[in-house]
Amino acid sequence: MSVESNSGISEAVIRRLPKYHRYLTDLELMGEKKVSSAKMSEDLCLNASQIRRDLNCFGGFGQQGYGYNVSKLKDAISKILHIDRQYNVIIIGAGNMGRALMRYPYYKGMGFKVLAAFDSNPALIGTTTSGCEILDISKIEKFCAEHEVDIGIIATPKEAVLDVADLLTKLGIHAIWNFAPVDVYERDGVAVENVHLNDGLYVLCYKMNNL
Amino acid sequence: MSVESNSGISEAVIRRLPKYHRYLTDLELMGEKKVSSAKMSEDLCLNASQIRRDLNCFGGFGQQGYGYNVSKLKDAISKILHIDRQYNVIIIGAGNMGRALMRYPYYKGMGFKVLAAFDSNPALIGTTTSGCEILDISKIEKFCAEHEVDIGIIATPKEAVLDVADLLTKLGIHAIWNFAPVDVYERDGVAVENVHLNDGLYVLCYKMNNL
DNA sequence: TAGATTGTTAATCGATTAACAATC
DNA sequence: TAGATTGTTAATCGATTAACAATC
Repeated sequence: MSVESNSGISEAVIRRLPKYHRYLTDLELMGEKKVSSAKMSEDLCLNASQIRRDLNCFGGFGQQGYGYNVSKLKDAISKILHIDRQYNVIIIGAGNMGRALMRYPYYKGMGFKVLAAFDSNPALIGTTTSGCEILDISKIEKFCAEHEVDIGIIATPKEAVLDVADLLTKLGIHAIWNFAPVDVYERDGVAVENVHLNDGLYVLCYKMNNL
Repeated sequence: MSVESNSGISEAVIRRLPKYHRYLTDLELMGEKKVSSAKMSEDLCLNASQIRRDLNCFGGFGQQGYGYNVSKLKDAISKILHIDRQYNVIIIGAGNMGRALMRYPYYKGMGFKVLAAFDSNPALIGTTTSGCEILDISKIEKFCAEHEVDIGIIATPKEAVLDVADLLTKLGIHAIWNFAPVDVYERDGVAVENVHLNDGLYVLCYKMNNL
């Protein structure tokens, strides 16, 4: 519940939407036309009441006695998540992680387009990965003035993260997807998602020793 | 709250521990000897009561009137998470994601050792990334018999995920870190962490449009 | 001792689940 | 109409926060 959040929807609900979306995409691909909350509950290991309640946060997508229309529900969730349009992305930091994200295939088909990556390492500048060039970080300001960049992915060493986040904010980017192992907190009008892969790995270690 | 979980600690608490650990590691590096829950609260944007309560789930690490000893608390959390020992890791699927995970630098210094990767693509088999060989998937059974493998990372296309998870379970691996966009559910004595990068990206899209 | 800060109980808040009336 | 399944309210459960006594 960020300070600026204007919707009354809890983050827990929002974080389940992509899972519904993934599931409905699969169902659609398998040719299924309808689905009930009971079936979703079974397949997704979630309580059926919770699913109906989640969906009803955004309106009545179902039909009593029938269930939900797979395609319509999927499209509705796409709209709620705002993944029904294209986003322009840049990547800051073109080390292992940054270059992996340049190649990341899950963007494909969805509306995420990596325009360029930026780094300060002369050995990387000018090279191309997955058809996308690595530019000198000093060019970022001009680049952002000339392109409508929506999302900045941070994949720098952690020492640089705060400066990069400030820079992206200044350049008017709307969202930060941060892969460095430091938390970036929400600022001004910039949305932030922190991905801490190591944290998940540590939780896995805990789990495997506490089954 | 998995069925088999024998500790009474909630998952919400466990998921905050890596954050504490990261923070304490930084403090230690900066030469700080002690820290109070009030300072942690400010730096981590968490409620101080919550922090004290979290830590007290595992014993009294603090001292009234003083606070917490940084190094001792960090070591205690390492023990709780069981990240105070080495884990042997294999990666199944050596595509973009798999190879990126072979190079992933955050293992370094921590006790995670990638022994090998496995794939079925002849073009990849026999090649080496970051000093680690990509082997034919048919060799995995023999490999696991000869090595004590703790963690299996799944980075295959989603069609293969269920079979791979079953295989890893059969081979006696203790934990699965799944990067494919399908959920693997906890099974037998195998701990599972699903990483769905795209889900986070979708949530980011939601957030940036609902600030 | 006085001040600081933990450990822990009690109060609050929010999220999940159950139940059922509405309705297709 | 009867059966099915949603939408929604009420009940439960768990997590967070506040408060303060314990104690270093």
